[in-house]
Amino acid sequence: MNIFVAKLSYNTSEDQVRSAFESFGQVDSVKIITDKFDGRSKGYGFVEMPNDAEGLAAIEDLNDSEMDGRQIVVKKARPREDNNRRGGGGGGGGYNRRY
DNA sequence: AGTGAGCGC
Repeated sequence: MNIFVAKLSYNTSEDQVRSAFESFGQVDSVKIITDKFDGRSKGYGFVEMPNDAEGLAAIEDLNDSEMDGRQIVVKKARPREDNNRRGGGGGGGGYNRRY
């Protein structure tokens, strides 16, 4: 389960997000996105959880919750550009496409 | 730099 976390405090680190999600289930990895030029946090990141059920539970609970004194946004992450994946859409998922 | 919509290498 790929999870997208946004509106993080610029002081928030991966370990803080890791700990928060570990409270709801096993966390595979956490990635905070930082600017490539300045190297400063962009204020959002990604969390990977091996258990989809725990991931959904974490999203429902951690979304719009408080972390490091700031409200955060937690959603399902969009799949990265995958032009190697067979078409046919099958399967699982169901991400809400804007537009 | 000192902010806050948004999707990573």
